[in-house]
Amino acid sequence: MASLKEVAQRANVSLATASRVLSASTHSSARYSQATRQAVVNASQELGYKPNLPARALASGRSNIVAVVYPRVLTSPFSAPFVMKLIEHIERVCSEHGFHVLLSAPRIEESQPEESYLKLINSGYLDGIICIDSFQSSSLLAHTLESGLPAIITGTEDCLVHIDETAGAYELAKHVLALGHRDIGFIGVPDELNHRAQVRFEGFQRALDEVGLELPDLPREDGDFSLSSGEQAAHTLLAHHPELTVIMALNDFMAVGAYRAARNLKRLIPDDLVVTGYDDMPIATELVPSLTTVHQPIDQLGERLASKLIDLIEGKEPPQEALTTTLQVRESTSFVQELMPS
Amino acid sequence: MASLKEVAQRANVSLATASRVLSASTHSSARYSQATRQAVVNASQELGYKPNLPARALASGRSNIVAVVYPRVLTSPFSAPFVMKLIEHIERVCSEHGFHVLLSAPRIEESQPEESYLKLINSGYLDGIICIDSFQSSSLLAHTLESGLPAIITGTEDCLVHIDETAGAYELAKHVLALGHRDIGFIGVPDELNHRAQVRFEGFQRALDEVGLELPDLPREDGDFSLSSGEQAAHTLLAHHPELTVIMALNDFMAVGAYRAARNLKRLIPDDLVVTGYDDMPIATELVPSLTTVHQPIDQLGERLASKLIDLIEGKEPPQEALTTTLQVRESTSFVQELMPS
DNA sequence: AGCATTTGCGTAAGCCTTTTCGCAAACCAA
DNA sequence: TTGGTTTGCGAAAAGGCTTACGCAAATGCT
Repeated sequence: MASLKEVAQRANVSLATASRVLSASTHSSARYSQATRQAVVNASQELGYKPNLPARALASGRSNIVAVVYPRVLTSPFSAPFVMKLIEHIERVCSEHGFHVLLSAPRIEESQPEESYLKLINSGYLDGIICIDSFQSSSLLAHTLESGLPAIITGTEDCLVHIDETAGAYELAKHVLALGHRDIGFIGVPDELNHRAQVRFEGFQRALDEVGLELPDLPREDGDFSLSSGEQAAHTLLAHHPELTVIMALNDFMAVGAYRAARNLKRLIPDDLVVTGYDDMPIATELVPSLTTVHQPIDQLGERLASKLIDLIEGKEPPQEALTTTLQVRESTSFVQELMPS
Repeated sequence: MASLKEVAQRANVSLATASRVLSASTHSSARYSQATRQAVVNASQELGYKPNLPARALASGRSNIVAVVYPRVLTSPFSAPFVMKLIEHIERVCSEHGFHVLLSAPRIEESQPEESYLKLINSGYLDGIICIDSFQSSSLLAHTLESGLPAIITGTEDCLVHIDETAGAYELAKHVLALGHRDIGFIGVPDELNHRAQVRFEGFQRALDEVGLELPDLPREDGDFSLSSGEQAAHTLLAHHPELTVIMALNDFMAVGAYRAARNLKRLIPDDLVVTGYDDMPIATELVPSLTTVHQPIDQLGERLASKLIDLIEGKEPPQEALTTTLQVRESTSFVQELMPS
């Protein structure tokens, strides 16, 4: 690879000048004539010069790499579609701003992120971090913040960008209540497992308040976000509370589990049992019946996370922001089910 | 951050020795006594020393970063579950070997990968590249290989690791034929769009050979892997060829599209119409009826890609390898459909 | 004991940039 | 003209690490 030195020689300028031209540094010392500029640019193109990024990082202290981090707490297949979309948009925005994206999925050992992660965040390789963490693995956050790097977290409330999931849950529950249902069972996850669980239930409670119901009085079973756990939970719920006319699951996967349980118990959705999910995963529309759920603006979230991180890196102070969900009413809560051909 | 120099001072050794101890270089010059070793290790721990990776990369020429590249030809939501799983496993294996994973989704402009990608691969940031490309964007491959970096491609036949999709398609078609079906329609994608299309159809042809049928004689409509394109294609197929008893779609999404079309046309699956997919995406089991498809060993693929790349980086010459698919027979090709509760 | 080898470690060169500092020339105002 | 400012550029110091080279001491061999 041609080095900057060779470019400088070919253009008959000093190393410093070549650097100034090619790094397009908006710095105070970035002064050069148009003629020099052309000479350097030509030389650079003729030689096919590509800057050596490690050298640049070493000298400038900036690597143009940001890391996207999500802890490998579960093998978490459930979060995959969510995370992937997020990353897709983060990568897009970052690359548009000249940043590369490094992926890291640190394991947490004895409530400490593994050593290699600690090395990474102090390695000088990173200009910033986007931490996707709804698992309250505070140790991760603590270490990440401690590194002093610009970091942006998502997954909890008090972060620079978050999705207002409470509002989404509120609307969803309100929709169900408006249909006249009062015998509602919930499929959740242990509160301490996931922050999302708490905020969604808050939304449910808010809607229940309006009709004088209390969440703790209603039946609830917990799963772990997986389909099978949802099926299990739904079975338990319906066994103990056959009077239930609604099952609200904390995510779509568990809702699909509830579909299975319902089929098994010969309860037709939505006639005999209404089911709702959360997340609006791509196949939610393809289920039979299609699933009423809450759509999350993942694309927006990814974009905002990236652009706010870049702001942070550039020394700006981006304001806090909340994104809003949209309720998706589909067949699983409607009384007019599209008939299967008989 | 404490630098190596400080560690060396604290341990009363030279910079060189400290480096030798801490970089655990298996190099010939890596000679030191156990006593020195301890001193250095202690000093390093006391100071919380983390090596500066850009500096190391600059000096050694190795960055410990590998890139996972997939061209952004379509926004390709369809490939997301596939790619995500792949990346998950690649990241795992890489991080176990001390490599970081950088993600790059270069756009292709005028059949050239965008400039920033070319910069990246010549930047010194990368020790190797895993290129996921079933789109024949040969320009990407050409440039990637030209960089001289260890690179490993997947998506076409002649690469170090690939999935034997032909065999999978063969088994699938054989299964359908064994059920007695001869009126088969196909939902494909334009051959030139995607290499996978070709190899899968080869498998179909091989099975058809055995019963004296020719693929070109059978009806075929092309989509673009998306659900809606599959629905469209199935509609066309069934309109022109109402005698069809089977629709074989080239992937699961288009198969789900065929489900939709069937429902619309009041053809019950599998009684009135058999449908097959390919890929075995997670919800294939959850559809009603569940979808007969071909499972791809994505996990294995990810692992192999990563470990072969690392071999390559370390100067070994990993052998070529093919992974095998498994046929998943489910309700959509079975005559005993689980009944919906009525 | 004498020689050859190995072991353990330090010196210093180098990796390729960025960036501070400073100088000369060119410009400006009075 | 003179003094001050701006412009354009070069010399050289960093930045933190690896590694080739070389030397002394320890070891092995006969």
